[in-house]
Amino acid sequence: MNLKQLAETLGLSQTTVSRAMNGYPEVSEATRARVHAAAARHNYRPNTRARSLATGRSMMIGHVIPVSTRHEMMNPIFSDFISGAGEAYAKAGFDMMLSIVPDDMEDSAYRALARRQSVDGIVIHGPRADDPRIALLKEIGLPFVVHGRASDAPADFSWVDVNNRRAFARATELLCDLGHRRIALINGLEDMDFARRRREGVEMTLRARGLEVNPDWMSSDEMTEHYGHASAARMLAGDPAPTAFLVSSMIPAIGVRRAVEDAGLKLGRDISVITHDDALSYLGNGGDVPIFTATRSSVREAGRIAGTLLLEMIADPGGPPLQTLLEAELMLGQSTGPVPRPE
Amino acid sequence: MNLKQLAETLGLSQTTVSRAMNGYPEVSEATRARVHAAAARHNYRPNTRARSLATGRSMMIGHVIPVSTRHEMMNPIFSDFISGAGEAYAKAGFDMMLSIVPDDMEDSAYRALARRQSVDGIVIHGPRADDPRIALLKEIGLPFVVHGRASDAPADFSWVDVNNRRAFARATELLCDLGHRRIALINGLEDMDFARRRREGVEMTLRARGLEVNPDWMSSDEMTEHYGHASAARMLAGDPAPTAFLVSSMIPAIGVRRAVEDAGLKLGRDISVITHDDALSYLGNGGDVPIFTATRSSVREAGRIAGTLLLEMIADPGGPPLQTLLEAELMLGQSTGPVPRPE
DNA sequence: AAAGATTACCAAAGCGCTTTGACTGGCTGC
DNA sequence: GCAGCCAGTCAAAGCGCTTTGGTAATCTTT
Repeated sequence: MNLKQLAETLGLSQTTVSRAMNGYPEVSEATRARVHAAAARHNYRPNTRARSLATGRSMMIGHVIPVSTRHEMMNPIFSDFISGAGEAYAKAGFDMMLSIVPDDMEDSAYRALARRQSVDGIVIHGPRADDPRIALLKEIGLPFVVHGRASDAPADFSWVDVNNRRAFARATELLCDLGHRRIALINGLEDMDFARRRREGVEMTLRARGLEVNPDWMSSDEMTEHYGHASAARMLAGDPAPTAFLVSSMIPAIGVRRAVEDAGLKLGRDISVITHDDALSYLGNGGDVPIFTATRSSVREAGRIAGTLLLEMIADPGGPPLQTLLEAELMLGQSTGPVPRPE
Repeated sequence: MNLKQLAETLGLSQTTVSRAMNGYPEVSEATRARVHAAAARHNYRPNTRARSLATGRSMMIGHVIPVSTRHEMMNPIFSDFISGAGEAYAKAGFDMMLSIVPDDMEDSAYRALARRQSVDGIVIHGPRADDPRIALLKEIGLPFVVHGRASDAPADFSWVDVNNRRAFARATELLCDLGHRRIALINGLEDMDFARRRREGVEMTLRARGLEVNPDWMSSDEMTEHYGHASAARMLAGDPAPTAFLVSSMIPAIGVRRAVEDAGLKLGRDISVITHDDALSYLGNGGDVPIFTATRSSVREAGRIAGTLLLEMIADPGGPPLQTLLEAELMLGQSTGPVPRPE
């Protein structure tokens, strides 16, 4: 059943039926009620393709997820982010399109997305510090918001990010206050913007406390459980070994925990760990006393905000860039304690 | 730049340009080359909306992810599955649309999806044993493939699934062979089809070995780390306590491991654990000797297959249902060993 | 050399919707 | 009692593409 048929059934014109469905005022309430009733009875829904061809708006948001051709790794925070953003879209009647783009052909992928006009706006995931996509999208002129920032990118743009530098500075301060002086950082890939900011937060604080930054204790890679385990194990085998770890995400933190236990040490007593916790639904680090002391910021909430900002930008195309900086909470858990043998 | 303008630029008709772009034979090679060159120069891409309105095919696959209104939990396997399916779609020029649907309004969501004709086919995630969505989709007549099965669903339909019963039967046999007689199952939600099959595999094997099924050792819930920890801790505190755990996924298995260590026991020596491993990219359970002994089946591969099957069904609408049953490998790791004090 | 077949192109219809501009009939105001 | 004004409706154009059903021009065939 399409609009034409529905109109015929009702003995009305397509115009009137369309206006009745879309809430225009120039249709009598009696007619509107009749139309709605008939639409419900015949289970009529306007064809999205036809509608968006006519209106010029696709009512769809694109999410472009870069996947490294080397690692084929999907960021586990992605599903929670999407679910937050999806909430915002659903409320506004928007759909969500997913593009998984190998990171060696992003340029053409974004251009194509814009040219084919399949989306009204896009969300950028996993920005690198010097991310070329931002300039590209500015040039293309498609509304976009970035989950994270790109410190070295030239232009002003819209983003939602956690205050990573501050969060990791605070975490480092806590460790210092507990007497730790040998502090390691198990970070994400260095070219990612969030990883760089976290390192800066750590290094800044260490220096402020008169501590040296030991390059052997700074590692950086794709955030897998295996990576967390391997680098913590390597560092713990060193002499001297760090007494505390800052970890960029729960997943590698779980690996760190395993390495600590493999070494016969106890978390929170012999070794302290602070991780960043994205509040993923399946990795709940809550309870009365969380397992890990953590800098915490809900990635689902970030998704919700990013979606909302993007919709605002689409509704008001002339507006300024919109930016939201989320502060992470520092939650005390079981994985931190005073340094065992203060020096 | 649209087709009309491109055609004018070239001094050709829209027809010819369209045919040239779409590889129809009735256009001379010289003209085709000219058209392609001009298209590249002007960065022309056909408007997807207009194209699909004209062809009647949306070139888009919908993924519908049910999210429980109570738990708001996103299944972490989802991102890897999507990435596999996305590969299949990309090769065929299809896009992917995501709908996150609260589980109390699925019916209308699927109907709307079909009515609005925004997708050519859909993938169903997280089927329950008696899942009403299958009958619904049969009725709607939209091609679909299910990730998993629905044992109690009436009709024949397309699916991709792991042989869960067999995998968990084999895992149980291994534990029995190692001398374990007190075996616990930490399962997913009981109404999920996969969870039911896994339980059946376990119970079947226990009975065949003359062992009783102890209801205190069968738990079932959303598969979070916290859940794994809590239920293992509870069971380990019992007397007698189980000597081995079968766990439905890596995430709760990590929680189980934590509970084992909290109890001062050692994995693989005091307590054996076998988990199901979906081969998620960030949870790699590989290496020379995997951490966990596991039934292993790549969910990304399942996604790839599901996507491919669905595309086949769309290309050949009259065809029979397509089904793929994947066998899980049983990989020996560090988390299993002979029962400590055989009875 | 006439007839048929083939090649290379084109005009126009149509996909299902929104939106513009026009048109009624009943109502107001003077 | 007539111009003017709404409120409510409609016909038709247009969104950008594909596809049907052509038509000329060229090439074969007999």
